[in-house]
Amino acid sequence: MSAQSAVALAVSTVIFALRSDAESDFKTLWLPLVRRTREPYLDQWALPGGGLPGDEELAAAAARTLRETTGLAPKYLEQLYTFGDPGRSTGGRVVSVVYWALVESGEADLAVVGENVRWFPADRLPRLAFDHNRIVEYALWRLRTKVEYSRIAHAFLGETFTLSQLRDVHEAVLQKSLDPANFRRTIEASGSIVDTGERVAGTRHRPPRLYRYNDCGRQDEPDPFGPEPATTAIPATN
Amino acid sequence: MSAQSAVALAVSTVIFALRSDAESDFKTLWLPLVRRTREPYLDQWALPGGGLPGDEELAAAAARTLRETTGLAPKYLEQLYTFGDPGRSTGGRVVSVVYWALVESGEADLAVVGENVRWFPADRLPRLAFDHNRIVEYALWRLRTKVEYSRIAHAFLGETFTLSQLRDVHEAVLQKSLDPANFRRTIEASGSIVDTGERVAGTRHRPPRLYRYNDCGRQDEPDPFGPEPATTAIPATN
DNA sequence: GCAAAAGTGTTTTTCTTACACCCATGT
DNA sequence: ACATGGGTGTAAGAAAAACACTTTTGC
Repeated sequence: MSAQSAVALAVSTVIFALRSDAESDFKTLWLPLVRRTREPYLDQWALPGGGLPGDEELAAAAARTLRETTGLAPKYLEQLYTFGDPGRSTGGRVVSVVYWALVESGEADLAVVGENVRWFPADRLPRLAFDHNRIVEYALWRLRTKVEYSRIAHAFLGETFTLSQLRDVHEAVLQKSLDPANFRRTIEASGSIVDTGERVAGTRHRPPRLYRYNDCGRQDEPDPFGPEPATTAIPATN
Repeated sequence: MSAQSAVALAVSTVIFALRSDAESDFKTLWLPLVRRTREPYLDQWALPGGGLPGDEELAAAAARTLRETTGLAPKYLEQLYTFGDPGRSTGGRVVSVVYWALVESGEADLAVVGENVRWFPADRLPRLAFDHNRIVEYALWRLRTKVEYSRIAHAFLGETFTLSQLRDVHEAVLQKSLDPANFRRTIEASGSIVDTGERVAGTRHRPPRLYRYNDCGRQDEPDPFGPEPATTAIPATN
């Protein structure tokens, strides 16, 4: 457990948001990238991240990175994987602890965009710096598998939402359409949502109910004394 | 991605083997721990591990650690999680990339044991150094959930095995008995095993068939371009 | 023959999927 | 009225669980 000065440590974050896509009629996954301002990979697009300050929690560093590049706070944040191949970076060796985050779709439109920060559709990325293409692929796989057995989809939505909004999220992430009737039953049976009693007016059809995420009793992802309890919500340090 | 000298980087490994337990009639999970020979936590038991050499792959460091402490080679090795709370170590801050490994039960009996290396039953551990109790708990949870949907159980067994041996592994890990008939069908349907044609003689009952693990066509854990392909088997660098 | 585990067959239950159909609203 | 999505009912199909029963060995 001694220090090894030869290896640098960094924290990066894959940030997902759901946005309307000109090419598609449906919402699709987008993520913000930053342009590198120094070697290696100068001017190439890369995941937001940076070195780890000596007194900062790993998840907090990921959340800070996210806030600094996008101006947003994550609705969901979880450690993805630690990449440490020697040779994944030209220059000195870097071990990157990578997090993945979901941000609310509505707020994502407010996100900062500049010369050095830009949003890209997750399935049509340019060639990225380092091994970041591979990292994004893995994060996408993780998101898609996890949306089916956990309750992360609501992280893309606001405080309250209709079932078809929630279904739209699932459909956009999974890239396939879902039966509204069966979707309703599956979600209701999971106990992850609560009827607020309110309804949305102004639609040109029957007004849908508004639901809220059910905080209590989320037993679906055990993680007994797991390392992730603080990161399944917005970190306190954020 | 700059170097941060304030933070030390280490690799630790949670190593599981299946052993007969004097307290129980069934096999149970055991793991080797090492006694710390310096501060902090001097003389306390801890997970095997150490600093990361500048040119060594993370998984290779975990496999080397495993070999050095137990004399064994892992049949399965996978990254678990990276723990980095400031304050998880008294003294300087340490970020630990933790792996978990499975070793063959038969070989585990040959493992090195000494004054500073000892095997403990996984569910009756002493108070460990650092946050290592929490880490083992998480590794156990991971093992138990993963044994149900992937084909890792055979990592505890040799080249060939009977279905009841495989079932014994599942029962020991999950700590519950399984219906032999349904277990057979589930495993056969998964296509993860192949009948060798041979049988085991010498039992005082009908001789059971010997099966072999099916290498090809293991599509059960996608990980498209996942970071784990090299670590699901014995690392080449080992 | 008997005990014990291997292995097969069958029934029951549970979950998933497909899809028919009614409901409530704006236009 | 009717188009549109919200919401309910139900039956077919697939998968999981429970359990009866036959097979093959050693003793």
